[in-house]
Amino acid sequence: MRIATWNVNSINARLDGVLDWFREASPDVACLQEIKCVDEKFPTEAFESLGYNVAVHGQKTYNGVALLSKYPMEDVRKGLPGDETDEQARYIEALIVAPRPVRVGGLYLPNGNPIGTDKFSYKLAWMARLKAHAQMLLADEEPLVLAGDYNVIPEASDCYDPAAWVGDALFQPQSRAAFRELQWLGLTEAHKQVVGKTHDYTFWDYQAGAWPRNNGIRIDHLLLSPQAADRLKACTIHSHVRGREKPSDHVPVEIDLAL
DNA sequence: ATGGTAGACCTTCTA
Repeated sequence: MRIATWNVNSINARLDGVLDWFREASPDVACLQEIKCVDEKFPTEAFESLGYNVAVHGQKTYNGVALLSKYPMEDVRKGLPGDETDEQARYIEALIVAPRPVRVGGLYLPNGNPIGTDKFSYKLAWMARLKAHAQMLLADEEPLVLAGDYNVIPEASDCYDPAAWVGDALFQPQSRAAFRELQWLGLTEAHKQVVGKTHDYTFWDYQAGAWPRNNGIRIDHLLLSPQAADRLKACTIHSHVRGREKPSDHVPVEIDLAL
């Protein structure tokens, strides 16, 4: 079973290119982030015609996440637990009812810039809530995949120029420590299992020729419970998509789990 | 060299 994550940076501005990739790659499950629209404006029919079931947790102008699945989805949860006052649409989860069911959480973790502001505090608080939720889900001891735009550069080798990111929320020691805390719970970062791969990126800024210079960072991740990690066969970054017409600044990342 | 690009949307915010 192949599960993908992709920050599309507006689903409606990007629809043709996104559908092209879905026709080519045909993932079984996909988590989309930054759809930047309310539920009613999501192009549900376009994905249904490709054979997907659709669950959307949208928001006007900013954020917004969606889950697409060729298998039925049950137990759909919208919004990250732990703060009833949080109105930002950044989390959606469902049980994918495949022959061997997998629970998939799609997330768009707050950017957190600039540091020293309430935006950075919100990022860290959101990560603490994600940790608590992951801990609760892991207690089930079932296959679980938490996939999305984590807005965290885990290691210096996950960016082209570490020095350029030292003051950025994505590379702060606190952000990276909170990302490691998720892994200490027992979650395995899929890309790290791909032997010998460093300096692989999932995001290239639109500015300053970042893509032609390969000035990228790796911030889109898939974290797996032991029951999912045991079945991990591959983790693939679809970098070539960044070079297409009207691209997102992120590219799809896809894992393959043994059936 | 403190720029540059992109999307949503009303003028600036977020990334």
